[in-house]
Amino acid sequence: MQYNHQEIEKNWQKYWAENQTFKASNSSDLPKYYVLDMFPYPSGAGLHVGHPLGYIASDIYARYKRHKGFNVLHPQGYDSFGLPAEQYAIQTGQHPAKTTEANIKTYRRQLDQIGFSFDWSREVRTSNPEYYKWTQWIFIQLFNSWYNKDKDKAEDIATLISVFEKEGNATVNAVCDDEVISFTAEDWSGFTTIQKEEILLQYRLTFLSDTEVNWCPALGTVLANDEIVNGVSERGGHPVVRKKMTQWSMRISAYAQRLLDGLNTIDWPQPLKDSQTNWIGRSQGAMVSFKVDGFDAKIDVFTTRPDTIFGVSFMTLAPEHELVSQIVTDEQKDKVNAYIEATAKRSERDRMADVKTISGAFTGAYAIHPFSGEKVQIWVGDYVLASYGTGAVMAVPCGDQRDYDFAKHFDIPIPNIFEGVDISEAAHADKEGTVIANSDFLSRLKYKKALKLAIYEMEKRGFGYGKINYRLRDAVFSRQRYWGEPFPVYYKEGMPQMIDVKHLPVVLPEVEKYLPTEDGKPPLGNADVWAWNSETNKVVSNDLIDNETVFPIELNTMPGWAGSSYYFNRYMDPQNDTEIASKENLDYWQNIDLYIGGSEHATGHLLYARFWQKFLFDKGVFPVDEFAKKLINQGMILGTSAFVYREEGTNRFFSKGLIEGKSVQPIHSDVSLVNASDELDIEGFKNHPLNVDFKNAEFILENEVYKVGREVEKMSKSKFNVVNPDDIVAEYGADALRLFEMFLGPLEQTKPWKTSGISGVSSFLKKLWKLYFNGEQFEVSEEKATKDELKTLHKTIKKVEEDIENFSFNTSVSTFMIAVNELTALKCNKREILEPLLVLLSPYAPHITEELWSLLGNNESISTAPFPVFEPKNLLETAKNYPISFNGKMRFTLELPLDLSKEEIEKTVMEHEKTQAQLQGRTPKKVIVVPGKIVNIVG
RNA sequence: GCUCAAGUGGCGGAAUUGGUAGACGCGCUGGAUUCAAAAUCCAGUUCUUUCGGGAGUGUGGGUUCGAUUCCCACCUUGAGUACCA
Repeated sequence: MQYNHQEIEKNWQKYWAENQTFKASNSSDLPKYYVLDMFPYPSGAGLHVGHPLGYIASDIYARYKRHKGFNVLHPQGYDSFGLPAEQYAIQTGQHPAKTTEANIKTYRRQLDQIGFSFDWSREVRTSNPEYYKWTQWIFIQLFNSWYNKDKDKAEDIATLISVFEKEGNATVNAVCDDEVISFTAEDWSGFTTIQKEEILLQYRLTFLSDTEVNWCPALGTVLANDEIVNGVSERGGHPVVRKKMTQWSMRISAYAQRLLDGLNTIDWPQPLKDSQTNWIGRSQGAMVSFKVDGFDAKIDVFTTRPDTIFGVSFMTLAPEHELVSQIVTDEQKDKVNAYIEATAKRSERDRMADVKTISGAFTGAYAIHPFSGEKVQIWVGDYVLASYGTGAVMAVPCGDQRDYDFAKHFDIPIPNIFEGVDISEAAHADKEGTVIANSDFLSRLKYKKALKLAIYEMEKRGFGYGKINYRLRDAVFSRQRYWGEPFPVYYKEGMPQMIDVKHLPVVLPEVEKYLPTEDGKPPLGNADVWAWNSETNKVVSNDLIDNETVFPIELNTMPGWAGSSYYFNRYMDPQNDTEIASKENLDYWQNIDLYIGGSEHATGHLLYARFWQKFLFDKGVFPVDEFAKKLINQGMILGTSAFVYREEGTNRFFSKGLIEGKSVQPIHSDVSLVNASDELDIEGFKNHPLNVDFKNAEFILENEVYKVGREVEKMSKSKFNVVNPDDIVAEYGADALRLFEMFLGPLEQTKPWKTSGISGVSSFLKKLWKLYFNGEQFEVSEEKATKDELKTLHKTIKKVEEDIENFSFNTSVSTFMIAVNELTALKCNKREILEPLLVLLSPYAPHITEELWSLLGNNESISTAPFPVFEPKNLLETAKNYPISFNGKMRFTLELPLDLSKEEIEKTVMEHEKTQAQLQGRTPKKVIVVPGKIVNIVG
């Protein structure tokens, strides 16, 4: 019987669906194991062969863990809110929900035919109201919480209010806005409701504030820092400008240290941890206050080098610094204003592109050095960023290159405070081993001691203190978009009010147009029914707004990362309508054991999700504070583009081997028109719908064929190198696709796709199939297996198990090939070998193994069969084929019994004729014998 | 600039508590089968060679009986990040 993958795969996919084979139970005596893929955004283009790579790896692991006796949770869903559906809606008027639904259908069909063991009963979609009800719920929890630094955790806002009522805010140690006023308990009780709410908003973990945001005029929305690449929007590459807007933000900065510390407790790739560490950007130093001469004002600066404070020869303020306008002298006013105006015009992008140009202006004002009492000039310079630290720096030109360049440029003195260091050419930034000089009480000290003493003195004298600064900014959470979660918020007297959780979800309203309104409001400004009746607790028509009982609802929506920051917890109990997930389910499943996805989410999704997990852990909702124990980044699969070469200005195409010396233009050819030997299907090319211009082209052949050129590039439609998994599955089958994707190379590595290579795994499957058949007849023998057959089986068990545990899937595919080649050579058709072999292979090739498993007479799905146990006795050897090396180079091998002693081995080897031939009469200086491994003769 | 990862045949890649470099597969060459093709099977395939061998894992050093593996310096490629005080 022929191996018919189409029939077999369809049948077993149907069987799994009908029998709910992979449905996970929420309680079991078995140990739990939770394997998860990052859920996809269902884009209109569907899947290409690069997408399933991670899913195949996680599926192999999930199936393996089932064989190993675990209760495995392996769900899948869709991150279904997002910009592409909205853009499509703007262009066509098609409701994003419809587009999304259609795309999900395609995704589901494509995923199903690859044979994943997903528990689809747990599917979630972030755009479903039943799901985003809980996104809104978490938002409300954040709103109702503040961060208590003394306890180092988030607490209910009620605990803060009760402190305010008893003692005001003097004793409160919270993460909050910078400009919080001080008040007593009496003050608090005298505040109006609105005043109280304004103050509380400065403490809440999600809060409304006027923030400078990255505004993208082309997209009509605010972008997060990680949505901007090289100064332009990640999506579309549009310019981005700074703009002040009232926005919801998340106080992720409260968790900066815990996000850093948590990295030590999780098994994530080092590069990913590094980039999170970088992103959080902890730096240790001190805050120092400089008085401004002649003003009742001071400049606070953050420095990582308080030890160099005697090297300060000027101060620099960011152009946006609020003090600038106060302290600037009349003579300098025009210059400074002109400078500020000039920098404001330059976009962030220009400023970044042009780091080399030094610019600035002197304010005419002076600061007083807190230790020496000397006057230092105050400058304005755009190399100081308003958004980092305090927006001001104490400039130490001898120790910082930027300060040095600035000082040189404007002819400001550069005092040297390092002993025996030449600073005539460049600043000296080395800390270790440098001795401080000309620095009063810090002179003659080395970095570490000077640093400590400087901070100690500042604290003693009251103008500075040791501080840790983080680069991590609070995350802007508002988006001016339609296709996202609405906020469960309405506005009363300008203050945000949370809609009670029992009335959730607040469902996205219908709109006529998906663009922002004409007066610049977000798209939800187009909705007619978008007001909250606080008596009936219903969304009602805007006409009814009276600001007494009916109020306007928030017009922004949540960002893309909202729904993806907790979905892995929701899978634990996806249909629960009363809780985000039941306590029992959360306690049982805990967190993800293995998470697989792309590294592009390093400082986005993976950071925000850790933040929400920690917050909900603080609130007692989740039982653990890290959501994924182990994470693997699968590498990207690149396409192998094909090129044809048109002679410049003609319609003649030269084969690859003939282009040298000719002036030719390479043109992408569709990769499906090229065979494994890089030969072009010329008729196919001429008749390709996109090649109408080349219909009558002339092709100059070499050796009677047209050879194309090849180049590895990112898979993309415009490069004609996209390979659709549907085509691969149709031609070679899902099992071959799965094996081949794993066989390409290490999971985490970027690697090119070349469809021609799939014939290797395809013929492997055919060979495997043949082992179970005698001609047309299915036939396995019940005879005892031979020693050689057992050896093949057991070395395969050992290797495959090790490989899966190490996520080295490419090498286990080779192992299977070797096993099948050996068993074919041995003409083995014994059940004792062939039955366990199927279980080993079934995580990789689930369909063919199910089929053969059932032909062997098994009634249950192979997915529940226990993993074969490796027995070392089958690999015991009595002899070893020793490599005999001379000066470290292997020259020949010699089969020797393993029980020989060192001396016996040496004697036998030395007497051997080949040894004598190698030595040509010389006497070796030394003979190294490592029993069981190698013999090396030196000399 | 900084941080990280990686450099092995024509190609994807294998081998690291230091011990036979190139497993497995693609491609290629030759052969069998076929009217022919596909499919299948067999043999060969790092380079070089005077057929005895010799050289060889980005480059140059080092440690070692022995280095793809460890150490130092450099080169190249890729990824992330960037005026962070």
